[in-house]
Amino acid sequence: MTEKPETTEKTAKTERRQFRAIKGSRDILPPDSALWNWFEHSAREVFESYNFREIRPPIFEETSLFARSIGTDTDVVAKEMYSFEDHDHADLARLRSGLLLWEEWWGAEAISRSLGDLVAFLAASGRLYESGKVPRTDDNRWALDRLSELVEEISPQSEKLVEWDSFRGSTSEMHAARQALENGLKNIEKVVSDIMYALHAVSLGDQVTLRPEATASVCRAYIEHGMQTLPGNQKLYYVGPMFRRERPQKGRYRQFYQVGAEVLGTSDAPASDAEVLEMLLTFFNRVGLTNIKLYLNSIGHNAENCRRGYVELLRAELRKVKDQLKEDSQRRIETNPLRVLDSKLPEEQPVIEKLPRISEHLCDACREHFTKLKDELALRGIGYEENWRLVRGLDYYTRTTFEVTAAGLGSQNAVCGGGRYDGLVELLGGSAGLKGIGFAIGTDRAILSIQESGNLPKLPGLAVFIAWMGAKAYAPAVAIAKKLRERGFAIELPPEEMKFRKSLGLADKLGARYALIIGEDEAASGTFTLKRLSDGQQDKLDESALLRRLESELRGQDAR
RNA sequence: GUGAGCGUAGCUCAGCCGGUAGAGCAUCGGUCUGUGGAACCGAGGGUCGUGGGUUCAAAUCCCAUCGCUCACCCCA
Repeated sequence: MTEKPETTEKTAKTERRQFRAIKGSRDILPPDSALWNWFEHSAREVFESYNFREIRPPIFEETSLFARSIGTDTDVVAKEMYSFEDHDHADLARLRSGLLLWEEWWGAEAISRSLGDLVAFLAASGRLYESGKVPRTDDNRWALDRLSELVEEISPQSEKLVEWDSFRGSTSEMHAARQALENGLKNIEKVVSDIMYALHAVSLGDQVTLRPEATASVCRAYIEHGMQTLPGNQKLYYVGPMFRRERPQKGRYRQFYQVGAEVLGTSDAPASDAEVLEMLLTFFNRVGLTNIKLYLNSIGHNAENCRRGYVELLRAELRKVKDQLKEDSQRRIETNPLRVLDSKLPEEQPVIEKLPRISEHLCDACREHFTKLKDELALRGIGYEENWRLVRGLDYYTRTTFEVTAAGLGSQNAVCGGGRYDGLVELLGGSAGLKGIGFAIGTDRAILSIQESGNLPKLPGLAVFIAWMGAKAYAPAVAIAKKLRERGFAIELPPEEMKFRKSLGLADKLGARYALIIGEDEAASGTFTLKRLSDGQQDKLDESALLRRLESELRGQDAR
């Protein structure tokens, strides 16, 4: 018996560690993945029937695109988005990370070593800045200049410190030196903290972000490719994952999926809004999303005679009833009064109900737009509930706002949000006068709701399991499998011979519709025995009869 | 960022007055070499989330930590 050295055991332990999906991300496994594909495929079909066409923007963009469209302070941007610096200066980045740990490596020797690193970092990044390989932004210019200043400042101090460190003198000399050191240290502490600040400000590459939503990307692409010169409004849809670094919850993930659509162009006809809503509800209906509710509102536009005036009025009214509100709402009176209307707290409801409503403060044009939209919805037989408390926080949102909620979702029960954003394209650098409306459906939540309701589609699974036995049956089995697959049937062909009983058992467990039996008999006569697994009915068929039978029984069985 | 609940086999869970880790389902094999879903028999699968403490002895008691879930915050 030999004893394993401890290090080996440790290594083995680390290597055996379980990897798991990152918090807030998950695997969509079969059979659920089929449901997802069906859901997204249905969206494509419905949207394309309204002449929407797919756009596939990249999954990451310049951080500032989102920062601008989301409009929140940079702190929230940094906390809730997945951002990183995109560069190929790994060596410099390592140097910088080391330097940012500086404070923990306090001491004369450490300072002098770090100073060496800092000088090296400064020289290298300065060169890259000059050649443009590090972004030539004002921020970078400032940070690099500041760093050189600080190096100038700290160098002599550092030399003194190192001298003192190796000093071997008398006690009185020692005392004086220590005094000098302490004075020097105070100064150095400040300089080091300034260095940290400047180091943080250096960006070695572009800041990029995993998209938290797709509307900004769609608008960016629209502008970048001059799509306003294409005939008519552009009607675009997208399907794919989004990323937000939030605390996971029921129906809320860090990597989540959306299906969305946008209409961009010069026209803001109410009929466009109505068409978008009709399309959305048609889709929900198609996928069997029951118990849904469409909430509708108009938030006017950002002008003194419209929303801005209303917000001021609302704030004034809220201040009057401030003491009847809880802390969160009190804070929002100043930061974002419209958000107070969102409050779910039961004790605040009576107060909120008495607040002025935006519908009474819309300008004439916005009021008319909303009226016409409601006429259009009536024309299309679309039911909705007007909800004056449904709002959006950002300036570029205009007029139509809507949300769809579904059953079975817990506190995050919105499956779709959308509305008009006539100010966004211009905000992102496009020409003025370009309007937009769109929505985004939360796929995770929509599917969760469908699953909870039990209203699941019958999706085609395995069509035929080929139960072959005996060496002579193998060749015909391979051949017929290929033919059936070419015709689009899902076929399972066991790679090894199985006992016949097992074979049928496996066919059953795999959920096959049919077992195709090929044994010595069939191989000899060139026939196949097709057994329907639901009732055990079976027939001996030749190839063409087999194909005909499967075509007629399995074809055209749509999900819903 | 805040709060609560929960971590034992692939899944659902039992065991928790400390004393050799269990069941059902699932998987694999057998009964059963041309007819599936059943039954019976058997097998594999766990450092009881992780680390530390108390103890002769810890899945069980104590502490810490990590993870999951839900809600708050936020919601583009």
